[in-house]
Formats: sequence, structure tokens, C-alpha cells
Amino acid sequence: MADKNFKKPDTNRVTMADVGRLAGVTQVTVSRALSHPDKVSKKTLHSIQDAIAATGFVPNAVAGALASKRSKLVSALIPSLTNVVYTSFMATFSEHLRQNGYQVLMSETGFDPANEDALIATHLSRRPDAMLLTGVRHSDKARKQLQGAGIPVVEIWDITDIPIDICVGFNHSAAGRAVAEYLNAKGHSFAATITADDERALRRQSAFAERFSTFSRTTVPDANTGGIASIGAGREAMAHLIDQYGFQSGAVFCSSDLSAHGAIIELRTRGLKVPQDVAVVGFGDQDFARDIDPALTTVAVDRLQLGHLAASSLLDRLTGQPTKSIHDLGFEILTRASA
Amino acid sequence: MADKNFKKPDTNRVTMADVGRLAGVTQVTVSRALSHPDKVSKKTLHSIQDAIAATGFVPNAVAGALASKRSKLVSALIPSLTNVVYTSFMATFSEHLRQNGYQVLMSETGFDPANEDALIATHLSRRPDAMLLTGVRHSDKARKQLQGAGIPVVEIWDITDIPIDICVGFNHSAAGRAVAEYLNAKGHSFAATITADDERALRRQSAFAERFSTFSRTTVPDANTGGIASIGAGREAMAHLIDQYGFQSGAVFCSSDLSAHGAIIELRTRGLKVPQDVAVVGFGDQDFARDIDPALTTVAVDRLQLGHLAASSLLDRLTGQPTKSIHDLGFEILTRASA
DNA sequence: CTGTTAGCGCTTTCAG
DNA sequence: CTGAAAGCGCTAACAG
Repeated sequence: MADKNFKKPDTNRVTMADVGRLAGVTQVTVSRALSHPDKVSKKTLHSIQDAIAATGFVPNAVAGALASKRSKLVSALIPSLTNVVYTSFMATFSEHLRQNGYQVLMSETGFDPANEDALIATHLSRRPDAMLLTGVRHSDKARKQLQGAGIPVVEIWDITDIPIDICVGFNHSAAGRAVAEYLNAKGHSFAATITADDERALRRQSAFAERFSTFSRTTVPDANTGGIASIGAGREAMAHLIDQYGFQSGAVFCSSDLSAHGAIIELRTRGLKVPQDVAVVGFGDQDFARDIDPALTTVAVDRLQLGHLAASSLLDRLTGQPTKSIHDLGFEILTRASA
Repeated sequence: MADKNFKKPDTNRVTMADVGRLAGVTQVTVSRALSHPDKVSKKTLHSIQDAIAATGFVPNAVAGALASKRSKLVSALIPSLTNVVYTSFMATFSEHLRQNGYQVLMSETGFDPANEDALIATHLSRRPDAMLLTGVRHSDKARKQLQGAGIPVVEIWDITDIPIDICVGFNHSAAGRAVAEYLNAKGHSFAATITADDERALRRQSAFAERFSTFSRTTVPDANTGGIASIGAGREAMAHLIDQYGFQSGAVFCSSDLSAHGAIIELRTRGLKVPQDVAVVGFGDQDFARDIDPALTTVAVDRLQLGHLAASSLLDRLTGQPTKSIHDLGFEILTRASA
């Protein structure tokens, strides 16, 4: 809005035509030299390369994209930039795509679903060649827009029978149930949960609570940490469970390793022993999970695999290869000291 | 390379011309309705909006950028996507820019400086309206390319007298010295450091070591954690300090809150008390610093302010406002329980 | 192997 | 307030 409609101080931008002039060929030949060097004679190739070096030519990908209808851009919408769970995935994903000549345009959606539609439109205006979305719950409008764009779309971190195009993730309810079974097998008869305000985390929590209560016939109290999981939020939630529910023995299933870490700190500060008094299970298997004391029992998802699959299935679509559209990565409970 | 030169299945993309046809005006009027709605009559504005809704038109920002020479894109090169220190800054930065109609194209440079030049070129090919770089050490080639692009550039996390254009950060050597003085004032006569392989971290470390040794007349052993700071790396480094140097009392200055956290865990696991036996100082004031036990004494930089200033000074340049080119944010030692 | 000819879908003058 | 004309810098056929 504060847009001054300011015109860029026409930097003497070098074009392919300029390079061509210097090398004694037309602009088209320069274009060819760059994209199909084998279709150009060694001699002209050389003089073009010299001309490029001399002029400091940087190709204009904007013009290229307009002409070719391929932007070599992949849009990625993730809930949070500061959550390592998402960014570590993105690092793998981006790297894989970059190696194939694509750049990733990433935006944070936050945890407000309303935000997503607007962001999708903004991203589509850049004419990305493909798009990555987090989760499988998207508005009808979003689905329609994406279908209209006619580009490959991958939805990650969750699975569904009816993906927009491709999905790669795992079943969150199944994960919640598996943890309930694990803790029951360990002989726990009381359990609580610490959950962030995230749709998938809530699904794990409710599946956990439902299953666990079939074993213990007690209800499973939950402490919600709000939007973002953190060590601080985990401490607070644990404090709440202790103060409000007198929770001093049993097991706690946290929606994130971070809040689990916080819960452990709070328990120890109060003189409670982990896992003897309270067992703690995290989620995500972040890098620190094995390094804290006690080492954290948690649910692991192969994020590397996730990043690779998301990228390679898009790449397959982009190159016309056949691809599976539903990838269930599963998960694994890693037993460590905390539970 | 594996590029099949695959052509996009010509989705019947709606253009401004299509919208115009439906609304009974020319393409130009549609363009105006979108960018200068006040220059179009209420009536045509309405019929255009209806036509847009009916067709599901999404403007083509690629064509727009080519014609206007403004991409509304800002490139950002950061060392690591998984380091909260950088991403929390980016969240602020991106948000501020988005509110002004810009999108941020972010890439990870890693800690290998050689990578940067290639990435800068790739980014410049998208014709961003501005660029953000991390640190103030850049190759001559990079500087030249950036100057040739003629766009505003902001360098963050460090300061220099000769920024490419704008820099906003603080003096890392001064921070290192300040911590040395702080620990000396607390009466410590032995100190060690735990440092990641990061140019700025190394500068803090060497300034710290130099200053501290003028007080204590002992050398300051350093344990290098390699590329990325983490809790695990901090534990290992602390173990190394204890095992190799018999370091069981004194103070440790860590280049990151993460490694400091790891150091504390290692110390406690070995039965050493923090801060009674060993005092620990971190760097960065990450969100968890106040939440761990003992709460972490650390060096804080106002990341929010950093994000805002980086964005607003670019925006100032973009709108032709005068702007300071060197912003020294300073830093602050936050005294908590660990040192 | 190289050049010619047409656009890609917009924004920007300049007229009316 | 609206339209006509001219490109932005490149890629994609098609000739030669």
C-alpha cells in the first residue's frame, strides 16, 4: 500500500542480445549455448562463454519462464519456519530439487488454516512448476485453485485416500494408538498428554486418549500448550498437570520432543524421577532426543526419506514418469530411557 | 540434467484478456482494475471483479515482473534452515516484507563460502528487487555481481565499515570481549570455549580468549564442535574439555545456546555442579535459555529488531527513502543462573 | 550448426 | 475513465 511505484534505476542490464553482439552471433544462439551447449559449435560456444564472462551476463529467468512456461520454481508452504521438524525436512527437499535445477519458494502458513488460501494464490501467481503443502486438510477453494493450475502437488506429513495429487506421510491416529499400547505394555495405568494446537497433534492425542482409556478405564487429562511447542510450554503444561490433576505418577505423551524435554525439566525440578515416577514420551525424534538426560523415548518418522520422496515424486511427475500417489512412511517408537 | 524438456500440459490458463472479454473491457482495463482500482469506474470494477471470480483468474506475476522490471521478490541467503537463530529472524523479516507486497525467496548457503557465489547468481537470475545476505564476508565476484544488479542489499548479523549497501548487526569481537570481562568480574580464573565452525563464532571465541588471557595469564582451551551447534555436539565438546584438559572448574563460553545446553547436561551427568563447579555462558538467547535448569546466562541480540530493521531498511531503499547504511544493534549479557 | 519469426501475458506510455 | 500500441528478454518452432 505504501507503494511509491518506484521505478528501478535502469541498471544497464546485459541481455543475450548484448552477449551475442560481442560474440558475433544472434541472441538465439546465445540462448542455445546456455541450454543446449551440444547443439552449438565448439568455436562459437567459446566466444559466447568469453562474451558472458566479459559482460558479467546473468540470464533473466523471468523472461525465460514467461517464454517457456516453466519457472523452475517449486512452492512450499510449511506451518512454521522455526520448527526444526519442518525445516529439517525442507533442507532435504530443497537440496534434492536444487540438484535438479529447481528453486524452492517457501512460505510460512502459521497454524491458521485461513491463511493458506491466500498464500496459495500468491504462490500460484509466480507460476511454480509444482507445489508442496503440509497436511491433507485444505479448503475446497484451495483444491480448486491447485487443480486449475495443473501442476503436481505433494501433501506431506499425513496421508489420505484422496490426495490432491500425491501425499507422503503417515497415519497420525495410528501413531497415537501405538504409543498408548506401548505405555500399557510397560504397565502404566495412568496417562496424560501435552499437546500443541496443531491439527495433526490433536489427532494423535485423541487416538491416544481413546485407546489408552480402553486399557486403564480412566480418562486421560490433556494440557494444551497453544500454538507452538517449546521447552517452556512443555514445562508449563507439566506444571499444570501436576498442580491441577495431582499427576505425580504415570506416563505423559507429548506432541513434540520439545515439550517432552520441558516436561522432563519440570519433573526433575520438582524432585520427581523420570521414568520411575513419571515416564515421558515425545514425538519427532529431534536430534537432541538422544542427548538429553534421560534420553527421550519418542516416535520417529524418517524425515530424510520424507524429504526425498516428496521431492522425487514431484520430479517424477515433472518428467512424466509414473508415480505412486500415496506413500505411507509409517513410524517407529524408539525406546530410550525416559519411558 | 535428467531434464526431459517436458512441456507443461497447457492448462487453459485464464488471462487478463479472458477476464476483460467477459467483463466487456480490454485487457489493459483489467490490469488497471487490479493495480490502480481507483482509476477505474465503480461499474467496470464490479464487472471485472465478477469476471475474475467466475473465471478463477490468477494473475501471472512472471509476465508482470518482466514488463514492469519489478519482481516483488526479495532473495535471502542464510547459512542454515534448521538453526532457529536464523529462521526466527527470517520469520520476522518475511512477515514484514509480505505486508508490503514482497515475497521472500530463501536459500541455505551452508557454511561453505564457495557455495554462496553460485547461489547469488541463481537468485539474481530471478531478478529479485532486493537481497539479504548473512555476514559481511563476501567474495569480490559476489560484490561485483550484486553491484551490477543495482538492487538494495542488506548484510545481517555483523557489521563492517564498508557494507555492500546496508548492514545491520553487531560487533562479534566486542561480544567475545564482553563475556571475558563478565566472567573475570565474577572471579573466574580458568576458562574454556566451545565453538562451532562458523566464521562469526570463531571471531567471538578468539576475542574472548585474547581478552580472558590478559586477566588470567592462562591459555583458553577450545573445543570445536564442527559445523553445526547442537546439544549433542555441546555434550561431546564438554566431555572433551574434561577428559583432555581436566577441566572441572572454571567457566565455559559456548558459541551457541544449544551447545551450552549440551555442556550443562554433560556436566551434570558427571556430577559437576553448574555454576558452582563450572559456569556456562551461551550465545543467542534462544527461547529455551530461560527454561532449562539452571537457567542459561547468555548473550542476547535483539532478533526482532534485527528482522525489522533489515526489512525496513530494504523497504526504504525500495521506496527511495534515505536510510542509514550501518546499524549497530549491540548485544546484552543476560545474567541468569548458569554463570 | 545458425538465423528468422512469433509470441509468452503483462505494464507502460500516449491518445482519446 | 478507457483503449491502442509497443515492448520486457527470453524460448520455440521452422527454415536454411
